Formats: sequence, structure tokens, C-alpha cells
Amino acid sequence: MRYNYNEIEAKWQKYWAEKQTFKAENNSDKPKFYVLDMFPYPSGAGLHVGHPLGYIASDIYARYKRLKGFNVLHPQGYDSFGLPAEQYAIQTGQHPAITTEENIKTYRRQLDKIGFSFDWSREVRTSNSDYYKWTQWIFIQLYNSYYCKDANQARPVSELNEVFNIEGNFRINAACDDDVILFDAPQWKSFSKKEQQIILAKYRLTYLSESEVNWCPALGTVLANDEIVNGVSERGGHPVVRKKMMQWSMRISAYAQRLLDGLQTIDWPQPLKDSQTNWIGRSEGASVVFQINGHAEMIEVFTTRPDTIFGVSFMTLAPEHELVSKITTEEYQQKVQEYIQKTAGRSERERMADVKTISGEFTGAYAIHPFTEKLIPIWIGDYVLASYGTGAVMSVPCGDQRDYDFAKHFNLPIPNIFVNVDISEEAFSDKENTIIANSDFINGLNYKKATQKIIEALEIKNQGKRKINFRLRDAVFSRQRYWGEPFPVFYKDEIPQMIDEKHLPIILPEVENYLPTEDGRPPLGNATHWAWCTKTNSVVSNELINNTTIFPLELNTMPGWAGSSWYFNRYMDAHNSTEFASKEALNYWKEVDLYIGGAEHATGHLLYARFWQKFLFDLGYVPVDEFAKKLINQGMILGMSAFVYRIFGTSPMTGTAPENVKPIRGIFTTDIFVSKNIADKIEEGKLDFETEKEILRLVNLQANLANNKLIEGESTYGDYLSFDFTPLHVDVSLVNASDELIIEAFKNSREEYKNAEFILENDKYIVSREVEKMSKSKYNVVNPDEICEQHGADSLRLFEMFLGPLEQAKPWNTAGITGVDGFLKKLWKLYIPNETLEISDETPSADEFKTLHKTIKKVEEDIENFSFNTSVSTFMIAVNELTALKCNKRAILEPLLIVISPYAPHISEELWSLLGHNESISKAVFPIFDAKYLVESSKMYPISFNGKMKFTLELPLDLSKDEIQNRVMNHPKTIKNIEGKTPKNIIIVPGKIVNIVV
RNA sequence: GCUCGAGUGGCGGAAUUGGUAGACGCGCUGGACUUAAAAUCCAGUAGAAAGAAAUUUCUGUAUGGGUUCAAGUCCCAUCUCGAGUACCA
Repeated sequence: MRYNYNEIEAKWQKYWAEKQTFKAENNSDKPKFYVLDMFPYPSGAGLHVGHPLGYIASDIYARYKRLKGFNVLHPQGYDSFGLPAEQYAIQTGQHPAITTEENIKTYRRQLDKIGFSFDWSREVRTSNSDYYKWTQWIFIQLYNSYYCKDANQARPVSELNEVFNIEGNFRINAACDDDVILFDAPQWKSFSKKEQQIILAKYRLTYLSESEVNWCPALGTVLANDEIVNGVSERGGHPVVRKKMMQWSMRISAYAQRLLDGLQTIDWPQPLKDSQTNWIGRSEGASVVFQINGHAEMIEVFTTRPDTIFGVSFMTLAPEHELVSKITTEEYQQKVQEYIQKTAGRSERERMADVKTISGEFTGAYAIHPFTEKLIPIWIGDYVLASYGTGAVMSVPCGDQRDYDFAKHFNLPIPNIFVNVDISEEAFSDKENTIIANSDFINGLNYKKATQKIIEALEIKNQGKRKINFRLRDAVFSRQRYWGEPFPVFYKDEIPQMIDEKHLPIILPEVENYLPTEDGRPPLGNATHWAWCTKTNSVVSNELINNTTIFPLELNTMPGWAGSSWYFNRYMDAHNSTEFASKEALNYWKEVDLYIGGAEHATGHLLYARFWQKFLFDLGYVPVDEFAKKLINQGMILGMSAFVYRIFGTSPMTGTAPENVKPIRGIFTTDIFVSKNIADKIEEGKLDFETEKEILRLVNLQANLANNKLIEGESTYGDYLSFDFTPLHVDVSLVNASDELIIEAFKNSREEYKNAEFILENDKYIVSREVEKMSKSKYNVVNPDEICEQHGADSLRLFEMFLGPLEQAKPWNTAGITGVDGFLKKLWKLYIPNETLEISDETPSADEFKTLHKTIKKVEEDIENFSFNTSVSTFMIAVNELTALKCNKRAILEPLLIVISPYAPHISEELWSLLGHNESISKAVFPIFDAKYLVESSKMYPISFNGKMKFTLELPLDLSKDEIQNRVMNHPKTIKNIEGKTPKNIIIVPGKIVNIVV
């Protein structure tokens, strides 16, 4: 019986689906374990071999945990709202709902082929209304909450309202907008309802505000900070500009400190924690208030170096700072205005591109130094960012390089306030080795003491205080897009109101035109009928009937990260229609025990999800405030791009010829490709005469075919030598494992290559290779379906693990897959050498037990340490050893199969059932290794040791065990090392090493 | 610039976390089977030297130093590469 993987895999995939083998129950006597993958965006391209890497790893872990006796939750779903899905729909001219549905089908088909043990009964899709109902519901909870800094948690806004009625807001310590005014109870009561609502909005955890946003005209929407990379949009790389728009925001900044503290409690990769830490950007310092000469307004700055306050020689405001227009004097008005215009027109990218150019303008105004009372000129400059701190800095040129450069450029004074420091060339920013000078009452102090004293002095003057500043900004939550969750919001008197929870979900309406608009009008504005009012049971027009009155609805939609910020909780109770998940389910599963996904979500999804989880925890809806205990970032699988070299000018498709090259474009009707090493030789100018003649011949042949008179006179030998060639990506499926182009397939791949000519080396056309990101446009995508077809899903699973450490980026190279193929075949042959199963019930030998228990121990360790790659090696060794021992004993093979089954479930199931078992192998118990056999298998006598006394002695090889012991104990080195203690254990490695455990 | 991480055969990568470096796989070389090829199986494969051979001896984990009986592993310095981040006051 041949090992027919296609048949076997289809059979067991069907079996698992029909029997619902991997369905998890929400209660069980077994301990629970929750293994989660980051759910995919169903994009149009389908899966490539890189995508399932993390899924395979988590599947192995999930299957292993089941064998270990855990009740395992291992769900999967789709993040089906958001930009990628919509962009694909726009490109293909179809409705996003349709393309999403199709893409999901493709994904599901591809995933099913790999044999995952997902519990599909819990599938979620963020674009399903019974899911986004609860996304909308969470939004309402956020709207109805504020962050109380005293209690350090979110609390209902209604509570705030009560306090305002009794004593105003003097004693409220909450996260809120900076511009909240102080009021007492009578004042609060005197405000109109609308005024009260506007004030409350400044406290809510989600709020509407006119804010500077990152506007991407090409995508027709605003983007969050984490959706912008290097000043352009992450999706598509379009330019992004600053723009003021009325937007919903999430007050994530309220949770900055807790998001930071929480990192200590979770087992996530350090680089990922680091990048969240940097993104949150906590810095300790002081807020200092400067009076402005002749104005009532003050300038508040944030500084981490209050100790350098006597070194201030000017102030700098961001051009967007609100005080600029108020304080600029008549004389400087025009120049300042021009400068503001100029900087506002620059895109984020331009601003980043020339950080070196120093620019700014003097406002004509002066601030007053809090201690010396000297006048300090106030400048504006775009090196000061409006979005960080207060958008204003006290400039200390001797202690900060940017201030220094600015001062040098505009010829401003650079007073030195440090002892024994030369600042003639650059600023001195080292705060550890500083002694302050020229600074009145802090002379001679170091950074720490000086800072302390300055803050105390500022507090007495009421001109400053200790402050912790965060870089983390509130997250913009509105998107001017169609394919997202509608807000459960309508407007009354221009004040947003939440739609009553009983009306949820607010269904995304059908629209004629869902394309984004350049000016930012949301596509939902095109809807004629959408919100459904259950009370009146009527469909209404672009408005919502709330009892009797008609009000306009919010037309923006939520961003892609809304749905992904809580989905892990939904899996626990995926079909609940009365709660996002029941209390019982939440209390049972609690949190994700193992979360696997890419590191690219570090400052996006993974931060937002932590934020929402903490919020839901504060309100008592979830039992834990971190949603994932352990997280692993799987590395990217890279593609091996292949290139062919086309001689420049021989294609009718080629563009303009470079200078000094006689253009022969258009003369030939086909392409000439040269093999890699010949191309290299041409590049080095070392082409041999024969090859050169051959190229010439082909070119001339073509010229003749085209009936062209290039040969004589017009083209000389020299022309061809100067010809260039362009490396072109060629589809990797047209190249075999030894980098050889399959010429016939290549010719048939495109009409224009049909008559192509090839200059070969050793009768082969060799392509060049380069490792790049796997992508359709680079023609280096390897489809997992093909691998399953040609090698089987078990091979794919084993090979993806075998490629290298899970967390590392690594190139895909199909060539090596024959290794794991061989393993599976050998495993099969161990049971079925010929036509039928041949199994013996004899008691295994010690050697056979050794192999088995070594494998059990190693694989268990590997899985626990997530080093799945080395397990595959262990399996290969085991099978090789057992083959050599001709071992076909049941007592060895059964436990071995159980150990292999998480990695290669299909072949394991098949053999398991051939051995006469009626139940799936996933119901078996992971075997326990027997130390007895392990000890004997070790090269050392005992397998492990944990003492400290280890040293080497040179001993003859031919001594008996007793003799060795004797010599070791009487050796001067031993006596010196153990100092009279009695050794518990002596470990002797044949040859030289002695380990003595004392 | 800053912050992490990594440098081991022709290649992907192992190494019980301080204890026989190079497991396992690919590739390559030789052999068996075959008319031949593919497939399969067997053997060899870090480098150098010696030997008819089994085998032996050196040298080797980016570079230079250090700690230790013992270093790929720990410490210091240097170089190279990768990832993230960037006017953060």
C-alpha cells in the first residue's frame, strides 16, 4: 500500500469536520487552554506559504495541549472590515460585501487543506452585523464613561454629572481635554443642556472634536498614527497631509500609564514590549509656565531638564500654537504669517525629509524668565511639534542640540551653565555628568538635585510643577469610508447622541456608490434608506426616528482596528445575542493563553486591544485586564525571487535606450535572454568570443527576420558590447529547484515570449535569485495549495516548521521539502513495508525504548519552548533509528505516533486507525517519557546535573568505571575544587570531562 | 542618531544554556539497482596534515582581549548585518 497523502488527508479532514472533533466546550473538568491566531484580513490574493506559518505553530501547540489533557479553545475568524477589503473591492469594481464573501471562501478552502484543528463553530467575522452589534455596543459604553485618575479606572459619566451638580469640577481628577474650565455647582446648573453636554464630552472616553488629523487624499480618509509609515500611508504608500476635521477620538491617553505598567505582567517578546513602551513614550520632567511681557496669557512648556532653566535664551513655539497670532507684534506679523502658511502647506513627508534645514521667525514678543525676570525672545519654528507636550519649548541651546542649532542659525546667545564643559562646537546633553553653574541658587548641584530644587521653587511661585508627559496621542476613530462599522450615533442640536442599545445593530446600509471621496464626505451620505427603527418598524431616510423627532445620523464609519480590539472575547461565546459573551464563558476562558501573530501590529491592534480590554475590565465586563498572557511573533517567510536577463533593446517592449547606446528598439520582434553567468560576464566585460558571436548571430537573425538592415555598417561589434540588460522578475513556478529556467513553460507563459531566444550556459538557462518579501508583484509567491497537492499537508506543516526558528524571518525554498517527504515515507514504511500493515506485539528492546523515550522527552521540551524546528529533526532521527533496528513493535509505534500527531496529524490519524483504534488520535494521551531509558541513552552517564563544581581532567580512556572514580577523587584538582565536601554525583564524559556535583 | 537583536560548513540551521561544536535536512561526491534517466537505498562531506588502512594530530563558532579546570555560550572593545524608531524638548 503506497502512502497516498492526498487521499488520506482529504479523508481525515472530512472526518474531523463531520465529527466536530475540535469543538471546544465552555465547561469541562479539564484545565482550560486558549490558543489564538491573529485572524486574517481576507484579501483578494489568497494565502501564500508565509501566512500559515503562525497558524501551523499554534495548531501544533493546540493539538499538543489537547493530548496533555487540556480543554483547548482554538478558534479562527476573519477581520473582514477595513481598508484592504475595500481597496480590493474598488480595484475589482465589485461590492465589498461580495468580494469579502468570496475571499473568505478562498481562505477557508486553503486553510482547510492544511488540516488545522480550529473550532469553526465559533467563527467570527467583524463585518457580520451580529458581531459588529457588539462593537457598536462597546462604543456606547466608552461614550458613557470617563477616566477617574483617583480610582485609576473608567467610571460612568452619569457619576460625573452627579458630582458637578453637588460641587462642580474642582475636585474631579480625571483624564480630560486641556481646555476644561473650572466651575462650581451653581455655575454648572446655570449652563444650558447643550453647554453641559459640551463640557461632559471633554471627559468622555470617546469624544467628538475638531482635531488635526492625518488626511490621506488618495485613500479618501483619515488615518491613525500607526497607519502611517515614513510619512505615507501604510496601505498603498500615498501621501498624507495635516488637516483639521471633526472626528471621533478614543481617549487612549487616559490609559497610558496602565498600558505601560501592564507590560510588566505579560509574557510578550521584549522587542514588542519595547516598541509599545517607545510608542507610549513616557518622560518625566516639569511643566513650566512663562509669563508673556505685556500679555495676560502664559506659555506653558514641558521640559525634562528643569535644571537648565537658567540656560534659557529664547522660547520656541510650534507654528500652529494658538498663542502665535495673539502675541506677534505688528512689525513681525507678515513674516510670521508667511512662515505659518509655508509650514502648513508641507506634507508630513516633506517635513521629515529635511530635518536639517533650520527655519523659524521671531514673533516680536518676549517671555519673562521666572527667576531672573529677564526678557526672553519668543520665536516660532517647525522643529517644535504641535502634537508633543504643549507645542512650546523653553530653548536651552547649551543643553539641547536642536536649540543649539537654532541659536547658531539665528545668532541667538548660547549661555553656558555647565561646569568644565566646552560648548563651542555642540550642545552638552549628558545629564548624568553635569554640574550646574551660572544658575543662581542651584550652582554646583548635579542634575537630580538641581531639578528637585527648581521644581520646588517653581511650585512656590505657582509657575510650574512636576509632570509626566506621554507621547501617546488619542486615537482618531472616524473613517470616511464605506466598509466599516456604522456609529450608533445621531445628532440632536449638533450634539452627538447614542442610539438606544435596543436598536443595535445599526446595519451598514446598501449604497449605490461606496467609493471614497476626495473631499472627505463619507460614502454613507449616499444612502437613502438605512437605519431601522424597531419601534415604529419602519425604514427611514438618511435619518433616524427617535420616538417622534427626526435627527441626522453619524455618517463616518469605524476604523479597521475597532472589530479586532475585542474579538478574542467573542470567541468564548460566539453566538450570544444578548451579551458580547456570557459571564460564565468569560470567567471560564478568561484570557488567551497563547497568542501568535506578526510583530507589525505592535503599535496598532495590540495596543488598542489592550486598551479596550482594560476598559471592559474597569466596567466589570471581563475578568482580566490583559487579554493575552503570552504572545509570540512569528517571523516572515520571504520569497526567493528569480530573475532573467533580457538584453536591452531586443524587446519591442523596452523603453528608451540609455545615452551612448545606439537604440535598436523596435527592430526585433522577440526577446533575447542571457543566462545568469553570461550576464555577469557581460557586466564584468569578460565575455568570451564564442558567446559574443552567438549573441550577434541571434541579433542579426532577428534583424533579418524583421527584414531590417542592421547587420552591416549600422551596428558594430562595439554597439552590442555596450548593450545593457534588464533583470526581470520571472515567476518562480517556471524555475526548477536548481535555478534552471523551464524554457518551454516560460515561452508559453506570455504571448510576447513565444519566440524568445536564449543564450545558455552548459545547455541550461540559469536564473539569478534574490530574497525579497513574498508578493504577487515580485512573482515569488508560493501557493500552499500547490505544496499540499504535490507533497501533502503534513509535508507542508513539517517543512514550514523545519525551515528555522519560528520567530525568525527566513526565505522559502521548496528544494528542501524532499527531506520531510522522506521522513513521512519512512514512517509509513515502518508500519507498511509492503502491501499490508505489519505490526508486532513483542516487547521492545532497550535500544528501541531508548529511541522512543528520547523522542518523547525532546519533543515535549521543544513544544514547550516553541522550538518546533528541532522536533522535526528529532522525528527524523527516531524513524531512522527504528528503521535501522527494523522495529515494528506496537509498544513503540503507538506512542511515537501520538508524539508526531500534532505536527503531521493526517498520517498519524490514518496509521492510528489502521492499528485498530476507533477514536481520533487527538483523543489520545501524550506519553510520558521513562527516565530509565533516557539515562542509558545519554552519552554521559547520568543525563543531567545541576551542581556547580565542574572541571576537566585528562584521564586515559581504557580505565574501568571504578578506577576512574578513584583517580578522580584523588586528583589534586578535585581535592582543591570540592574542599572536603562529599560529592553527590560524579559525571564522567569518556575522554576528558568530569563533572562533580557537590 | 537612538533602542533592541544577530554573526557557527556551500546553504537552512543544531548544541542539554558554561561541558566531546557542526545534530537534522538540503546540496555536493562516490557506490548499488537500471540499457538509460528519474525514483529509491548505502557511504562520505568544517579545514589542514600524517597513514595502505582502521585511525591519529593540529586549527577552527566575525575580530582583538579577559574570566574559568573548561567559552559558540559569560565580560570588555572593535567590525559587519538585520529589525524597530526618529526633530519627543
